[in-house]
Amino acid sequence: MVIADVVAETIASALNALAEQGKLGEGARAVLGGTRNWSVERPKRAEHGHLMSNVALALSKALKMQPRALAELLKEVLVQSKTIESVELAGPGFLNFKLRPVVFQDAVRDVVRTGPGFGRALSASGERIHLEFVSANPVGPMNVASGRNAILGDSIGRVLEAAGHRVTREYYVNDFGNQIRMFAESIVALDAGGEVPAEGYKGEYVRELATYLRKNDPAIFEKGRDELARIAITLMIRGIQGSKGLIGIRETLADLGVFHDVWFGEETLHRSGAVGLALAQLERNGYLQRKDGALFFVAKQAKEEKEDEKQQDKDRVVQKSDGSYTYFASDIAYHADKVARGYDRLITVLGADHHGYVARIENALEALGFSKDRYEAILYQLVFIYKGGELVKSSKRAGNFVTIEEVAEEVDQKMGRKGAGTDAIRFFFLSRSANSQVDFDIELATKRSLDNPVFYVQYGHARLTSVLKKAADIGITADTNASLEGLQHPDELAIALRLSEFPSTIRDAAAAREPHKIVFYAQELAREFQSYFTRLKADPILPQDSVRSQEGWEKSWDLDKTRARLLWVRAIRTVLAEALRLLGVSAPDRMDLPQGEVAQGEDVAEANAEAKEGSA
RNA sequence: GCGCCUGUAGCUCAGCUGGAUAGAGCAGCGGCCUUCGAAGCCGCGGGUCGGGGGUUCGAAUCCCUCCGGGCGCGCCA
Repeated sequence: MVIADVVAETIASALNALAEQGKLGEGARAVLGGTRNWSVERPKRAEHGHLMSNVALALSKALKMQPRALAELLKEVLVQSKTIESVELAGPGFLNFKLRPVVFQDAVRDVVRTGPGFGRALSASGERIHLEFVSANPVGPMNVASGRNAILGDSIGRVLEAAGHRVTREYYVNDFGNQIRMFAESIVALDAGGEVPAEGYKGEYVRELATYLRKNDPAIFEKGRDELARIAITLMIRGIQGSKGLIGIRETLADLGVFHDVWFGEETLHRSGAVGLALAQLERNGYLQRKDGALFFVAKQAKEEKEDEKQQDKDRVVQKSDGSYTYFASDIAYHADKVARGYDRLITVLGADHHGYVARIENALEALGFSKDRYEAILYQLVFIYKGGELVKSSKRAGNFVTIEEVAEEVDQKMGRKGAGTDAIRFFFLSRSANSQVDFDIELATKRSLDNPVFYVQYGHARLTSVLKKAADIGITADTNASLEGLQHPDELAIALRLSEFPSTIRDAAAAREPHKIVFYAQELAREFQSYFTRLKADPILPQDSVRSQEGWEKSWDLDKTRARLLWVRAIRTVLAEALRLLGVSAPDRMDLPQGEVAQGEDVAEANAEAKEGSA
């Protein structure tokens, strides 16, 4: 059981006991029966104890008691608890707790016994969630901004699953309409040796695509634009074998550790007649109106609020006067399809520049009979790309954007490890809340990659692993039943408390759809361990070689304490690895120094040697 | 003009479902490697939480207002 919950339950039963004795006044029963409005948390300041509660402050009004008087009553009952060592009354009525080591020891055992599943809610205990993310137009390689969408969506999916939800990840492919037609036109123009039209796509990859098609499927140029577009989009998603510039969106996403369960093509909605059907349904329910030869969607709300200027959304065209459908028509059909699939909740990850789209979709969903309360748009602020401090205008049409794989590859090379780029980008993007705008300097991201905090957290994991490996090497093992009484050091207990906060961290991150809470947790945990580890070198977990070389060292060495600490290390490693997994960042067992970088230790040694030479 | 996001240390950002003396990383300064990994650790300096009002035992957090930044408001995609 989680430590804070242990204390909360102890408080709850203390309250009940006091109520039994009539010490809390008349209406105490009803007050305590209501929803809990108080909490047990880690205090900001360590000298306030392991945990604190605002229970007396929160209940004082309802119980018509002075906060400190109530706190005093509670304290008297609570000090009798087996888990609580001492209670202090502080400030306006806070209760500060010091807990007995056994509470922390039990928490560590809980982690070790549960393993990687620690912190996860029972699977399928939550909602059935449809998560749409990326959905970038497949008319170019993925840029850094779409990368944010991919990484954010993916990690939200991971966190939601850890919190017990069932998640379907989906990519909506815009493979229909004007943009696609323009893409085909651009390919045709380049194939014919001409110029790309003004509104066309100018990137180098378009030329490569044209060359590839001419070489491998020349007949496609005779089959009409739609057929050509279809093939081109397919190639953009699947990639061209052996090509460096066109590895395919699917591959790019996979390299980022991002996967989708469903790739949903817009074109299929038109081909199957779903668009017409969805519009017919809206027409029956009175949501459509013909005006000036075009068909408009009229949200009920807007209609009822008459000429109110603050209406949610204006009327939207679904079918233009020339008979063709707008993208909004596809969107309606797409969401009708989602609704029909029976999800509890629909979540879409969108760039903040698309937020105008949200009200539209909400209105459409209401019109389709799906409550907009069960629809969520996660809006993330834009990514601005800089190169050496200068803003890079990023546009697919102009073909001057920075692709996500360019950046990843550059970091990989710098670090001498495939995957280092993905780790760095994911960690960097996820360490800011979606509401925070991201300035991404490609030069800085690669040049100063050593400063990236991801390596700090990974290093912590590598060190933890290293301790366990060393223990195995010298033949010291600890099974999950070994005594944990050797865990007594305040830092060890503090970290145990941190571990037991992991489940609620996952819950909070999932509820808020905010993976950055996991990032901060991982950093916090890594920091606490690294600090402990470096500071307690004089009191190592394992007997050093110099100790073990002495005859009969086992007699003077406290092996039980070592075993307890090994289990504790295992617990930390388990949680840290799981936190990184939720972020989609690898948890390496060892960190190799990047090429060309010398270990700081050698650096210092060299400097010392030079200094000596200088003085000699 | 209307709507959404945002303003917290020199820089980048947490904290925003109200809690005690507002935090982290980076940058700066000063220390720490014979022993489990120094990509590490310890310490120091650094703040009108954009301004002003209000709500209450208590406000960075909630409400109002003003100022600054980003984005959006097409028979575009």
